[in-house]
Amino acid sequence: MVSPLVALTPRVQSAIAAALGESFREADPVLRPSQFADVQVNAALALAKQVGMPPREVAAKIVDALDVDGVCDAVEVSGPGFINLTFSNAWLAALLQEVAADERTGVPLQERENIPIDYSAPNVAKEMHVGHLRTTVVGDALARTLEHLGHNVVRQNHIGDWGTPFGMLIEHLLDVGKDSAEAELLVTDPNAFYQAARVKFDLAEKAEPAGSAGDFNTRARTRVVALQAGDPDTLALWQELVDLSKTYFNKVYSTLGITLTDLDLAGESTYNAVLGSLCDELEAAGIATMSDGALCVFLDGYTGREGKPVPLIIRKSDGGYGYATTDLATIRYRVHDLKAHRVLYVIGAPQALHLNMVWDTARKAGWLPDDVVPVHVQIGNVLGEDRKILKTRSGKPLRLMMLLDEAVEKARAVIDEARPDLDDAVKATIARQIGIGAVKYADLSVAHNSEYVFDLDRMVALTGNTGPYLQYVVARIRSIFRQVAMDPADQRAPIRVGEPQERALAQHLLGFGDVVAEVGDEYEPHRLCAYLFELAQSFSAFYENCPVLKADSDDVRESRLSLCAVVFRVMTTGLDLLGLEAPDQM
RNA sequence: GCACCCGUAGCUCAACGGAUAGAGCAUCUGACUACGGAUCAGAAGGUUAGGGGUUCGAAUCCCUUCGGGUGCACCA
Repeated sequence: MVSPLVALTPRVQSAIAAALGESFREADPVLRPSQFADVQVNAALALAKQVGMPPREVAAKIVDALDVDGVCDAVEVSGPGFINLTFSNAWLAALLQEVAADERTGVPLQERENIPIDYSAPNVAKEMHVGHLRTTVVGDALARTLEHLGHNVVRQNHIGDWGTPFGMLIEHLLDVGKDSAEAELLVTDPNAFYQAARVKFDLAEKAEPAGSAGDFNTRARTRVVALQAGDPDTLALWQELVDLSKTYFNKVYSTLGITLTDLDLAGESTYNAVLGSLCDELEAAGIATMSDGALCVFLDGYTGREGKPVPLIIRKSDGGYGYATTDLATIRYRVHDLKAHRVLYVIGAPQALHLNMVWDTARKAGWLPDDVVPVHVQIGNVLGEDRKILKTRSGKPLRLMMLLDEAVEKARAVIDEARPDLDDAVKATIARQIGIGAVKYADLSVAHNSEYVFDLDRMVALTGNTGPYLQYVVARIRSIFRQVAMDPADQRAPIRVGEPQERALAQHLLGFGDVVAEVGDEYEPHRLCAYLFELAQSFSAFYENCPVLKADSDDVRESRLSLCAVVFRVMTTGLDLLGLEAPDQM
């Protein structure tokens, strides 16, 4: 079960070995997709110097030794020394036949690794913003993809459920009562709750004379101390706060179709019990030292303003712990307890410095062996029309649920227009699938580390490189099979490749496995998006030029139905790996 | 000041060191009793921010200038 590129590699390697000598067998044959043929071999150019012959001559020798009987119709040397290969239609058809019969549609099963993936990580009592949306959506796609490639993915939702603000939040919850309308805001509009607490705190803090506006600030501070000391009553209140926020998170996840559950929660508080001993260990090992009353790790190569060394503060001067300490405990846990081979952090790009310091410290402490690779999948900022980080006009973060509702509304408007024949419930389902899919696809289709301009209208557009365009292709294929009253999965007739559009489509389908593997290796879901978009275009061209149900002969009709069935499977699996649903009809 | 990310068509974005830098949107031209036109075919649009270097070959790697973003001691 291999793609043409993979199938061809050993043949080219053999030819290179035969032409230039065994020592070159392991050399990269440099196979690349080509605009002049199906694939081009660039090895001759790369090896010419080592061999001491002109590139074209090297290419000619490789071609002489190349055995591609039954595989290629044409082999020619072109330009400075490119070798252009053109596949035979029969070979393409045979390969595609194998993919069609393969349960995995050509996606390789990789050697199983344990891969914790840190993603989403919203904060308790705070609204998730578009930044969270992006790490959530990208992280989930990577989790799905790596799982599909055969890995043991351990989802780690490192929620912000610990730290200084919780004193203030708990006191506010106590003031309003957990069953109050105010407390309900934690589920419906978390920022409103947070802001209310904040305002009370600031008011009490700035009051003149001190205490004239109540004692909220001092109560909040006392509460933090109680929380860190593990006071049972305080912990119970904290738990209520977390539970309310969990309800909100789960509402968002279920709306978005994210695979995270409560079982994946591994927030900062998880590591609370080990923070003290962790600091002691680092201090005893001489890795951490006291500075200005705080316990810090200073690492080579990290200098900040005015050339001063940048500390990783693991215990504040007031004795409290910040996120450096929890993050250290986290990586130690993921390596030691989860037996991680790779550790993925799908987190905003601004955290790069912090993460690198944490990893370096962990390496120094022996908690992060050299063979375990931590990866920061940097999530770029989401920008507004003004190219500044997306916020509302008043400068506040956007409410995520409102944004999603708006996307669904826009999709609904289009459905109402295009399909007045459908009943309300069906239209509502489709609108949700399209609206949510549009937003997710927009996040996934650009490189994760690039910033991009958020534009809801462009996302829900039904033309162009958008989620809805891909979903539309699936709906069209479903429609074809509805007409013949068949399940695409049962269509197994032999595939023939004749027309140019059939050929292009077949060839594109054969690349699916390679792309999925690439997404897993490089952590770049946008490659799968690009692949699926091109597949959709390729299918549309085929559909336009090659009648399926009205084909000239039964053989051709059956073959084309089989092609449709493979496209359907590749499209639906691909969309599923991205976390997108494909509506039955649109 | 130091570090990281970025600068590609009017706009939004692509391009494992490979030939003439590609898509979508927008613009313009075509194809409609259409297996779902929510489509397809085509045109136009570029000194890849500037300058050096490495290489047979650079948007990609190195150096440098300019421009933008983000971090850099007790929030997470």
